[in-house]
Amino acid sequence: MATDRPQRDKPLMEDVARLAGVSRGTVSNVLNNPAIVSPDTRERVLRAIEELGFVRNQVALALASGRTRTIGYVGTDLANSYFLDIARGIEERADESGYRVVLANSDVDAAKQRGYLELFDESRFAGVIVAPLEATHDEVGHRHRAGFPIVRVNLADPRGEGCAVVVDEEHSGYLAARHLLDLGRRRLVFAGGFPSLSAVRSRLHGAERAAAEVAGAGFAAIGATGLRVPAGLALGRELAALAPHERPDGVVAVSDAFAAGLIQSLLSAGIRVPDEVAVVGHDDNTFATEHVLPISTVSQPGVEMGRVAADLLLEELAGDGHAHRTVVLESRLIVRSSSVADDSGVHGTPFPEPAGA
Amino acid sequence: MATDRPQRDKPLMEDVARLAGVSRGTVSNVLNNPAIVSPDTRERVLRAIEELGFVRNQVALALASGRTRTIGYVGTDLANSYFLDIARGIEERADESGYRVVLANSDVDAAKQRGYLELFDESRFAGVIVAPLEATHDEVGHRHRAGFPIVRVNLADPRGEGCAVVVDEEHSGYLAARHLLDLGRRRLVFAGGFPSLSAVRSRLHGAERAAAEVAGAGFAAIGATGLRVPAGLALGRELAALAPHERPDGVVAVSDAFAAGLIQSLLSAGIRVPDEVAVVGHDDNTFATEHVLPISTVSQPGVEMGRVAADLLLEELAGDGHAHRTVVLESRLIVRSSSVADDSGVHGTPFPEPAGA
DNA sequence: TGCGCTTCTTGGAGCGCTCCAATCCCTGGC
DNA sequence: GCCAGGGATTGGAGCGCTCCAAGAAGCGCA
Repeated sequence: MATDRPQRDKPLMEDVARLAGVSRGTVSNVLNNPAIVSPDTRERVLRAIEELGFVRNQVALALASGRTRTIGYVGTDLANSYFLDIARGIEERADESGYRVVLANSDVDAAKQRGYLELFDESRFAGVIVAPLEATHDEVGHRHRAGFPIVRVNLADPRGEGCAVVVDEEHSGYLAARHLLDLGRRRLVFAGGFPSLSAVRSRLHGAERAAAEVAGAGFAAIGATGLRVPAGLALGRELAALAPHERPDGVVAVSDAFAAGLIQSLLSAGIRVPDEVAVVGHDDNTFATEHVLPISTVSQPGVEMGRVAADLLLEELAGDGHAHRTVVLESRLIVRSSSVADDSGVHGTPFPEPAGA
Repeated sequence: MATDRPQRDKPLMEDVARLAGVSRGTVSNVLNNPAIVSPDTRERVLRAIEELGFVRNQVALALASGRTRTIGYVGTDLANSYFLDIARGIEERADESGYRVVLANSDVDAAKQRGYLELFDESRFAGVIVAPLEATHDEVGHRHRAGFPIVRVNLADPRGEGCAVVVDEEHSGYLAARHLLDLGRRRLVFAGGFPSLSAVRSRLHGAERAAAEVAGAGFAAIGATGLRVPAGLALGRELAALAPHERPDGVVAVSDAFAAGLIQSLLSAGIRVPDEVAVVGHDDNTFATEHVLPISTVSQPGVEMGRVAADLLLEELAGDGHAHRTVVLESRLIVRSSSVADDSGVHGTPFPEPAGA
């Protein structure tokens, strides 16, 4: 246990005031309401601040004014670019309104998530945006009801309370499958993921619905478990072992990582993608764009989700007539070479070069 | 601009005290020094806290006690798993000492990094761990000299002030090249990255040093620019176009992402990896483990770096005889299939399956 | 010269807690 | 029965700021 170190001695507003030859109140005005201070006084005060290296104590400010301009974001798994995109969207909007954003990574751990919510609440942050876990709905709801402004992203409250921004996952699955069907594929499979995850179930249902709309379309859910590359690699080997006419000609993969693994093992086995098997992933993360064969995908609108969530929170903070609501964002199909062969030839060679380094 | 909403009315310590029939001081003691409160009083107070849903105001606590148990971490690019690993290491240690950690993503933007440092300083966080940018050394040094406890990670202060934890990048490059040389490779190249980055230069020098140690070893730095997949893909195409005897038989790639792209395009061109060209990356991130052909790499000890940084900071906060210092961590070579063919055959098929989903 | 304005500036009260000296109360020993 | 001693509790001062009512200063005009 670390000893509690006394606060190092920083210059106070008092010191600035003395040096500038004005009162504390005037220094405060320079900082919070510069317009009402005469230009030369302002100038003198700013010089004193500079000279002393005065750093205004937010803690005292927050206590005195009962206000904080910091928003907390608790992501589920910041290693996933989707959750980091959400953070970017939040930062963008917060910035425009003069708020700051700090992040916390709950790392898919309910206890850690609770701890961060507690910290942000105790620290009297203006509000918080959280990507809840199934296990933390109660905690989140509890704090929300106690008056702490909270907006959920990615997962809405089961009871529909408060604000939330979610993606229509069923629609995502539908888009992916529909795309393959429109390309003339008729032997579809949905692959990857755990049925325990509601997002996975929704995507599956959406894909199923799309298949049901098209006469003569076959559809199956493959019992692959796993969301990531290795699971995709494994499925690819299984598919490669099948006779060509038994193989699906279109695969809706639960994630881009899964799709990346799948495509890699299909290609390695000499199966042409997309000619023989077309693949669509989900999420539009780095796996999709930086793959040998850029992957068609249904993009999770992470940045947009962050923006909308921040807007909802800021509206609530502004106070005038905010009504809680859930915003459903639609994902977007992004067609790349894993479903439609590009002009440059088969097998993804030569590779289109994304912009940048 | 959002209107400043007044603090919602939360129960105060005063309210808890009244309900429990004790004084403010006793409630404070229950929270901060439970041992000196008699068991039944303590019980009564805790019940009152529970009943009212009292959430202790950290802001007032921080102001009154002049202490904060929050540490800030400003990462350069949290999308890079290395920086997130550092965060994990910090959290682990902070947790053990009763500190909380909040994150900020400077997104390789000096202005954002400055903003977060300012926020953490103004908020009187106990201290901060920062992965500085070349452009923010002054800012960091300035705040450090003003008495704000700061530990740098990944990049030390040019003037050697304060605490820092860094990786011996030169050694990393050396390890990678040495490994290839030990495998008998004699036509080495170092590829990728921007020479403006000191880490890249160091890795290159290390590789060069290793080559110089071995008689008959050829070495060249390829002027590829870029750290990520597309740059690697591009280089792969160039190498594939060369006559076999002109091609390097060993490549030290600046990053795993670069190596992933490189390997993918070599394999697509029918060049065998590692038989014809062995590749070693850097960083040990997801690109390395989740690739078709798991990539040999020099691992950045991210978690360890976070741990050490947190230890240094906590030591400084504890106050008793802390001496600033820079800790140099050594990276570790991880041999996978991109440099040494595994038993299961050439061309990375079938693929070894990492554990987990 | 004096009055009424406007524009700036001032300094006290208070934010919700911690800290600590002072007080209270209970127990046990003589 | 009385007092010393120690544990438990109390409440005032103060953390560094904001906010605001009130005062000071400057100005134009009759």
